[in-house]
Amino acid sequence: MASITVENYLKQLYLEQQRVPGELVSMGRLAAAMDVVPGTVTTMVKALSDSGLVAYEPRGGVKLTRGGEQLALHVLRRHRLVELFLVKVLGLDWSEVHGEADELEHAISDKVLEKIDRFLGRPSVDPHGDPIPTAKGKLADTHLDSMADCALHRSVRIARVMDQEAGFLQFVDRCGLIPGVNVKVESRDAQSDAVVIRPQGQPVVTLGTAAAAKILVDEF
Amino acid sequence: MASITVENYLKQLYLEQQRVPGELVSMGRLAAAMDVVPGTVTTMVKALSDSGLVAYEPRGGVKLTRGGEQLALHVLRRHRLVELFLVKVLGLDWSEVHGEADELEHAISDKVLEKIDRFLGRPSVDPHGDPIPTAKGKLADTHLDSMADCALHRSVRIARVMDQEAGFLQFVDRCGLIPGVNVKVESRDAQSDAVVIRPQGQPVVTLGTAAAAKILVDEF
DNA sequence: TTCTCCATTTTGATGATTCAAAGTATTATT
DNA sequence: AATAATACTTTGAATCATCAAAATGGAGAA
Repeated sequence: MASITVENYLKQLYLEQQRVPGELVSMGRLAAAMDVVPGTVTTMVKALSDSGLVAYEPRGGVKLTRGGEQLALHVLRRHRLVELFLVKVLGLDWSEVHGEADELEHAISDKVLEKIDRFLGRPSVDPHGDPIPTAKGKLADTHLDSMADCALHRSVRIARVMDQEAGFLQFVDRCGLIPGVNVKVESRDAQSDAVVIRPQGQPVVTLGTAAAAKILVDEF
Repeated sequence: MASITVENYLKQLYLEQQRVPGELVSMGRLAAAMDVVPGTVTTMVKALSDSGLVAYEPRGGVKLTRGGEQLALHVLRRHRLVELFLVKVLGLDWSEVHGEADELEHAISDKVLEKIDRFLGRPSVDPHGDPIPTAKGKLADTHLDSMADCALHRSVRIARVMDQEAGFLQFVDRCGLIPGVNVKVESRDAQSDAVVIRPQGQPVVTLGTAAAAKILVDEF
């Protein structure tokens, strides 16, 4: 029943909510995320509020209701299962599946989604390490450190890359810093803004703090 | 660039054109195919005509231009490759893939389509036996007889089922009259409107002429 | 407190797609 | 040829999603 546009607003609002948990999302931020002018968001958010999908505080911000969140998680589930399917089954590059999934996530029925889920063996994360919500709308929220703040000289495993931009993903790929790879953070320097990383069996890489912060790791 | 709506009009117009080759398609027929009121079609067809996708004769009818036909064939290619993919790879029933493909056909990029085509081994027909247009927009048009008018007592192979309705497809499935199966048409009677069919290794089936006409066969 | 700035909201308008219902051709019937 | 039936087109209006630009409100600066 929800239009493609509505699905996109809910998904984007969910993502923005995650970025700063506990706060309402401002119209400006949602407008930037949706790539529309702020007035459009005000109009749309009022409509979503009338449908009971979001809670809207004029001049305060907006957040998802429980119902809106469930819908957003369903969209996110479709998106992430599709991404994984495209990589695992059709052999697309992980840097290009995000855009494809943005379209397909609105066209996949529950029946097809279930088949994909089964085909992939009920996976829990997509190719970027982003967790896949369950069919019931539950999302395991595990805390992960980033390379910008994990312990030094400890063997850790790359778990998640928090950027969908093709350029960044291709760069990360070239450095071998992809989910599943074991690495050690050798050093970190506030002055030079540099983080030195040693991936197991690969050349050392130096990243800026901003880039390092986008790569999350798992202790083990 | 073409909206989902436009893609659907072009696809449907192509299909209607095939049903009665050489003639213009009337507004009424296109309206029925699109499930909208006739006035809507008049409006839309004028817009398509302005875009150069169709040739429109007021009160005469409409047909695709070469450009419109190419677009329609692209949509049809996506539709049919998706149908086959859903059956072959994800294991959906052939009676349920038509509706799924109607949504997915608008969300599949050329890149993904190419992967699917490769994955399936460059197939030439979909699960119903409908031919798949090439990436260049060519469609092999083979003439096939139907069970309502092929030779009697000759071994023929079922090649195509000309109805996408789930109920009919399930019935056909239960009778074992699916593409690839060898059958003989035993008898045909104009008075009783009955066609008796013997599928190889399966019980004899009697169909009405209208149903028999929807099943096309291949001599060999 | 008053003023200024910035985000937000409102207003008016647009394009795409649709419908209902009224008006107009064309074809068929008498 | 006049009329009836049918198909088609037109008109006016609605919905959805959007923008540009004007109006407004609230937070901090003077």
